Amino acid sequence: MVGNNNSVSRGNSILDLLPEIERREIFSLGKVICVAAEETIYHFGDPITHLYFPLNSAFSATSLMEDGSSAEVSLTGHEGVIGFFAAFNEQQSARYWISVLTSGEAVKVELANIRHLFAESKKLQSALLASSRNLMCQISQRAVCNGSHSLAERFCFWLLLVHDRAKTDEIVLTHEVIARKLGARRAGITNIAGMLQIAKVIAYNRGTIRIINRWGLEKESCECYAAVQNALAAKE
Amino acid sequence: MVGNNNSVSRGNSILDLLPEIERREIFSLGKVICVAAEETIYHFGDPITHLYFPLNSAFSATSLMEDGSSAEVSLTGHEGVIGFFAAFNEQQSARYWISVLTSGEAVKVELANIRHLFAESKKLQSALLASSRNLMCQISQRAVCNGSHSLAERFCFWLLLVHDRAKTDEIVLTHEVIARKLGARRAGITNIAGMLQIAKVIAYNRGTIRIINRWGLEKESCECYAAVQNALAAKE
DNA sequence: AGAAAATAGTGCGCTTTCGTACAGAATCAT
DNA sequence: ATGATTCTGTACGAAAGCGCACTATTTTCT
Repeated sequence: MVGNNNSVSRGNSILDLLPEIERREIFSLGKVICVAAEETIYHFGDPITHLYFPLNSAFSATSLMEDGSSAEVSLTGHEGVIGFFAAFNEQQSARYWISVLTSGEAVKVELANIRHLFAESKKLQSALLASSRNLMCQISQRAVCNGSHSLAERFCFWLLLVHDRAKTDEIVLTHEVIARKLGARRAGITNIAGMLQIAKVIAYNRGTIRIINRWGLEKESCECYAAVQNALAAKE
Repeated sequence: MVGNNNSVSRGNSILDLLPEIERREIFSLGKVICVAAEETIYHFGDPITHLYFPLNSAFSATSLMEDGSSAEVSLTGHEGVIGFFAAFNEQQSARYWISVLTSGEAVKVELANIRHLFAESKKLQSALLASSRNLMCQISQRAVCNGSHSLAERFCFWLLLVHDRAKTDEIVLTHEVIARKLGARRAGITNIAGMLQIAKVIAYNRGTIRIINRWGLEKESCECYAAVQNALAAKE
């Protein structure tokens, strides 16, 4: 493999689509950081100053509602980037609360430093566009899912999304956190997780979920996961 | 007003942001058509060959599910365009069923004819980008809404979206159609519509809804409508 | 004019999910 | 160690919304 040293090509799909020289430039202008679960990246309304290209971390965009409830809008991992719209448009602000769902690494780059690249690089533009199309597809499907499918199906759909992005079978997540992302009760999640554990699809223990039977999870999920995957595949 | 003849500037926000000359070019390359309610623009998977810039019509992107149920993903009117992603990327296909929700006029342009404009015109690019950001915001909020809010709130939110795009107080819509868009039962819609009619917020009669008290509708809606409106306003 | 279709009103039992609450177990802090 | 906190299990009544079915109008078709 060419140029596969450990400062490049660690797994973000957008960066991986770039020519070696551009990818190197982004890595040198930014830096690889570790992000910790629950860490806030942007509060609602914050100006977007940095982009984050997740490697094995997953970022959550969550709506915090007036009554204190919350619901996740989207999940971004190695297939996407945080801050897409700000890349092309000055002075964008965050529309939702952006936080880290599962810890890991990401490439953090100050927008001002790489804005010239967005204007110049066709490859980067089209990679960003593809990823935003993809994100829109995820959000669309979640809109459908939230409106039409059972909590158990939604749970499985969501867990599959997380699993893909965390790149590990051991995912650090409490029922409480999951509930807040799915806009459901903690007790409701406990019930469903319990059933899935009995079915030997997952196992969990005080804040850690282990995916035992990925195929089973896909079977218990609604068609939404497949729809999102199809869109991802079609993109390439 | 300059150039305000009746072949241009009839109300699509994207077109209206363009320099006169470019807007004229789009109008001359395409044509203003009338679209009728229920008309299919694209089936799932169809290649996107034309763009539609709605004027006073509204287009619906709807997910048709395996079990025969359906749910609307997004609503596009004068503030947006149908076919955004295909503008920048060859050979895109429709991810959802695109149909006309409320009849009216739209500017229809063959993609191949105007692709050069997308590459050249910075104004057009940024207008399209802004509208896609806006659309993503609508879809995001609908994801939240579908997951967290009551059918009555969702109904009001949705009707406000339709009202803005149809640009008239008399909207041709049966309970059945609304139910399919909201992913609910027809009878459920009848109940809610009945209550809103008693409250003199709307009136309806065999397939036509009249908005009587717009303010009342906003009050009965959840915070989702305001969130979408804020995003629209922030865009400018 | 008469039949057929479309639209809306209503009722009932059922399922899912919620809100809330309490308790046991594991982990953490000091 | 031990007290506090976090995480999970469980229960129960209430509410929203569903599936289904039947009816009454109004409109359309022939």
